[in-house]
Amino acid sequence: MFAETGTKDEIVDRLFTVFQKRGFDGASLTELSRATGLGKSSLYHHFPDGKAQMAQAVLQRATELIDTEILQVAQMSGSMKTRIRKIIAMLNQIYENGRAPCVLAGMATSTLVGDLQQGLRKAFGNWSEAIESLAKESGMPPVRARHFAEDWIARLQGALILQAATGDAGVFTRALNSLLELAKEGVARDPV
Amino acid sequence: MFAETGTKDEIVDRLFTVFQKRGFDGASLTELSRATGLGKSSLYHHFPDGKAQMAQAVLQRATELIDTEILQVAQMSGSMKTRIRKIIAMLNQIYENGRAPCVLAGMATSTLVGDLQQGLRKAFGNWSEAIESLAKESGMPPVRARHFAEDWIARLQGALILQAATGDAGVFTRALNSLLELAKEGVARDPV
DNA sequence: GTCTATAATAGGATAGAC
DNA sequence: GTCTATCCTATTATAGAC
Repeated sequence: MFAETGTKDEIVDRLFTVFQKRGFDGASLTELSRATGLGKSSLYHHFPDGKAQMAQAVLQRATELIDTEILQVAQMSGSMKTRIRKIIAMLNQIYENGRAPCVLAGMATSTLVGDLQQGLRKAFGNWSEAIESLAKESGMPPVRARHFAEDWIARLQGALILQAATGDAGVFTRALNSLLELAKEGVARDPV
Repeated sequence: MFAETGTKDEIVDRLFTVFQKRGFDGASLTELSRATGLGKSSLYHHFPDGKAQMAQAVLQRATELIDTEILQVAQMSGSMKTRIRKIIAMLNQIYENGRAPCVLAGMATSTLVGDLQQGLRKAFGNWSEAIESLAKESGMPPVRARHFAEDWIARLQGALILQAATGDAGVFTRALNSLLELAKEGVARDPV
């Protein structure tokens, strides 16, 4: 899941953690410099357009992660329940049981959204498609599956905010586990 | 809902809009100054502890709004459906159909959470209690009602993030309207 | 490709007059 | 209670040596 040491990928991974914890506005070059072990000038060598470009690289990395750890797992062989559990475990790890913010949310609420928006859209779009594919497999019709995916991601994102504000991990855990609803019989049935 | 012109309450209302749109880290004194029509020194006259104190005043205002526009409405006379519709309309207005971020979320993802955290906790706590009271009235047992409230608020918060990232208003609208589930018959029944 | 040094600016905050 | 002017620091970014 993580990159080799010394590579550019590793630099991006380190930037990732800073943007995740601080958000776009809160992340300073000083902290990005410390986290990577590179001087500011070296960072500008790799990312001539500065912080915005670093953030975009991080967004690409986030999209990669979504593709490999969620979409690909969703399309693996094995029972639906098993695959969903695997996705839940991965998200639980990435978000440190809800204690770590989402890097996407930290970018979405930034001042520079304009430049980053297409990266954000792709990240959330891929994520949504991954969950949507699971929902369809469970028998949901297309529109309902798409809504389910978006709604579930929203719930997860909001849970991270609530936990950041209140400290209570319950909301996040419930949100994560609610994905298992897809593995239940009859979930695709229309409401009575 | 809004304060008289020239009062301190109106200053806070104007600060509110800046923190809502920019978040804590993104809000600069320059912009807060412009929004209020006061010089920086005048702002410091009203808020000697600076930006953090301004943010705290805004959080108090947000809590007031939650109490008067959600909790009080929830406890009004009238049918459950009517009261819920009123709450939905108010939130739809505050969040400009999902196009405006939540000021609470913009504080939760900030660097100075330490000082503001108790204010945030209270705001979300009151909000949750308001929704919880509705859920209980609909027949849900206490724990389930609390979970319903937290989960619904999380979903709404996440929907705002998704809409900020993707531009799609559907998630937010669905999240808002899902509160109407409480007005349906049999919602308190245990799942089959 | 990384460093030291240095700009140039924006940010938060204060002094003191009115 | 508001203003102008100023301060100090952090921040983003660049120049140029190695």
